[in-house]
Amino acid sequence: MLGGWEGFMIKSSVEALMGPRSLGRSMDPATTHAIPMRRLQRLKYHHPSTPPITKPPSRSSSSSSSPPDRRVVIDFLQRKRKSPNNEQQEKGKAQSPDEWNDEELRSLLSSASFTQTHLLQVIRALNDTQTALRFIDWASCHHSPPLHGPSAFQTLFDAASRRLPNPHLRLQELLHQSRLRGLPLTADSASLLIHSFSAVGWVSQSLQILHDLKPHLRKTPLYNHLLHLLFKSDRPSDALSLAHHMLDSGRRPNQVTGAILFSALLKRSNHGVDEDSIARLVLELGRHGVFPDTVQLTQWITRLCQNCGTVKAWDLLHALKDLGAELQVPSFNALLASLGRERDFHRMNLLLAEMKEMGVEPSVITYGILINQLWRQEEGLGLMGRMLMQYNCSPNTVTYNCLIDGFCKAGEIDNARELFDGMTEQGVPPNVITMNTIVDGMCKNGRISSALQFFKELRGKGLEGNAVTYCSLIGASLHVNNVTKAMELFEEMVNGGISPDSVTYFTLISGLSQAGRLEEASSVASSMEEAGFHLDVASYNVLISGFCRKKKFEEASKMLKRMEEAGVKPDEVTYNTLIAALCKGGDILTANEVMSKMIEEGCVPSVVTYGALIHGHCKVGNLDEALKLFRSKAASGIRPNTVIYNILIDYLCKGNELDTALSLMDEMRAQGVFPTATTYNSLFKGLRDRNLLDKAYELMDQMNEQGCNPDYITVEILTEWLSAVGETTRKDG
DNA sequence: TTAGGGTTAG
Repeated sequence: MLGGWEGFMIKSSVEALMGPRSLGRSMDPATTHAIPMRRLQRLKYHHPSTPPITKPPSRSSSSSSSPPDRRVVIDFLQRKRKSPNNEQQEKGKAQSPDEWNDEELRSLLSSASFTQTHLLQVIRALNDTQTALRFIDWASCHHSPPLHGPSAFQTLFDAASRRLPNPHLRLQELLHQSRLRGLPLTADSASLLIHSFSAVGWVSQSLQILHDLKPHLRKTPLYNHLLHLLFKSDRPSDALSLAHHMLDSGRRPNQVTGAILFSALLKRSNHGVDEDSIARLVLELGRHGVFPDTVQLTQWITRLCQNCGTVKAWDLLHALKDLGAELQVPSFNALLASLGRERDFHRMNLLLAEMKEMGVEPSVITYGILINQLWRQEEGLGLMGRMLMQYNCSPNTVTYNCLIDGFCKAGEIDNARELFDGMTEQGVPPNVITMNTIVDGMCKNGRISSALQFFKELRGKGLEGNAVTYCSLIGASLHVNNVTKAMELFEEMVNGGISPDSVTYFTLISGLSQAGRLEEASSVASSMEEAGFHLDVASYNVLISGFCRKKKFEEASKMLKRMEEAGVKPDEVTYNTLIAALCKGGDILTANEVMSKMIEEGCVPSVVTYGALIHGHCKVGNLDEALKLFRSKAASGIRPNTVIYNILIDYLCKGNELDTALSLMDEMRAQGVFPTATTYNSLFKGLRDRNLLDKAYELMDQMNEQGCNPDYITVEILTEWLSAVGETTRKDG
């Protein structure tokens, strides 16, 4: 059993002892000490294992149904209470129960018509706890058959629970009296006490009642009440332990148990409750035929997938299926979506087959998930066709959006556009997401004017753009350095009443910085702050890097200060940017100081940091130092990447160390790092300077074999060089 | 179940 009921109970009892201070105070000191312990032990209480002779009276039992004897006894006892003897007690002197050892009363009680029921009615009617307690003790000794103590106390508990204010304090005191007499609680008493204690938040005391109760009296509703209380008191782990204890001790859960556990466990994101324990509980409840409903199960599967991957969710769903739970499409959809995200097509197919076997019909959402996960769009189209034909299940806007997005991501803009026209023909209305998907697809494929045209077209048909639409268009314009267009779009957006969000701001700041338009970038940053957004570390980094590229180090440093003042801590990227800027200026000393600061601040220098430093050494002509750093970092396990190899190869070529450069390229390949056009360009330049044509041909072949495309620089170097030596074409083309 | 941005070294 997980969590440990024992430990839990020990903790609870400790809390009960240490609990609210008011507990320590007795309700009425005279009552508590009225009967010495020795006397209590002599009292002949009816043995609890025998069932009560009669059921305790309900509150509704009217006096008209009572025999006259009852009235006589009450009158007698009340008379006694007003007698001079009682005055002694009021002065603090304990009154002995023997004072009731009175012939008159004894004969009243031994009348044949005076039953246990009447005794309990008397207790209730006494309307004074102190007198009632003394009467109970007295009657337990003198009445025959003996008074059933637990029932008598139940009557007292019942009466006390109705007396305001603070019934819980009275009950606590009565419980103390009951415990002093060694009486076990009846199931009804326990229920009443738990309800009263839990109403005032006495969690441990409530749990203690359950603990004290004989196991066969710990009924499911009591557990349910306590489970609810524990969740309400933000103790989900204890609730889980209690639930496990309930099940381990053979108590059957009911639908209420399920409702409490399922909804509470789903509400909490994960407060110290581990998923395995919950999953075991869900299965255990399932064994008793208590299952979560479809909504709960679906939420639960989604959460399991997010937190633990699909395997546990898969197992849970199948275990519930084996237990006979009625599973519905949404639960399957949740699992299918996660399997799709993990690209586990095998299990997706298995699950679909199972759905078919179980007669669970796929929904539009199922198809949306399937289409969204398909790489090849023909399959998506085929599936959509089958949806229409086989299942009479029409694709909706989302289905089309997923397909259109697939075409766009595959660069098939024309197909995307065709599908868009197709959906309109089919009467499926495109929404703003459809529009944005196509607009962005066009932008990403370099077709900005088509995107603008398409946007205009749809606006004419009443489909309005939003921040996402403008963000795609602005980002694409900046990407091709069309700052004017980007700013124009931004203005149009704001004038059109569309508020830019943080993504739009970042796109602008980043694009403007990269375009070297730092003044505009800074002013957008200010607008962003005025609009109530905070610049994040990435925004500051692009600004700092922009200033550094422009060699505006003072501005960069001002931005760094602004960043720190805003409480945004420089990160690894910030430090790398600064180190690179210093290295570019040849100031390796300061660059190393910044790196020390970086380490002090808890950032770990990476391959990017060392790349910048290696570049710095090269820049100041210290190739040896550069190679030394390169070797030491490679030895310490930092894998050099393309950029680092390219820097070194470039400077080796420039420094007339062509052989070292060529062997470094071999090493690069051996390390599984592929040379790029930049690598080849450096080498071609080096070879050209020494007119090593054959080696150049060799490299051209390698480049070709490797599938590395020459860029415009490659073309420029080679055409100039080869035409100069009179060979513009090669024999094998 | 669907749409936009994530910075640093060549």
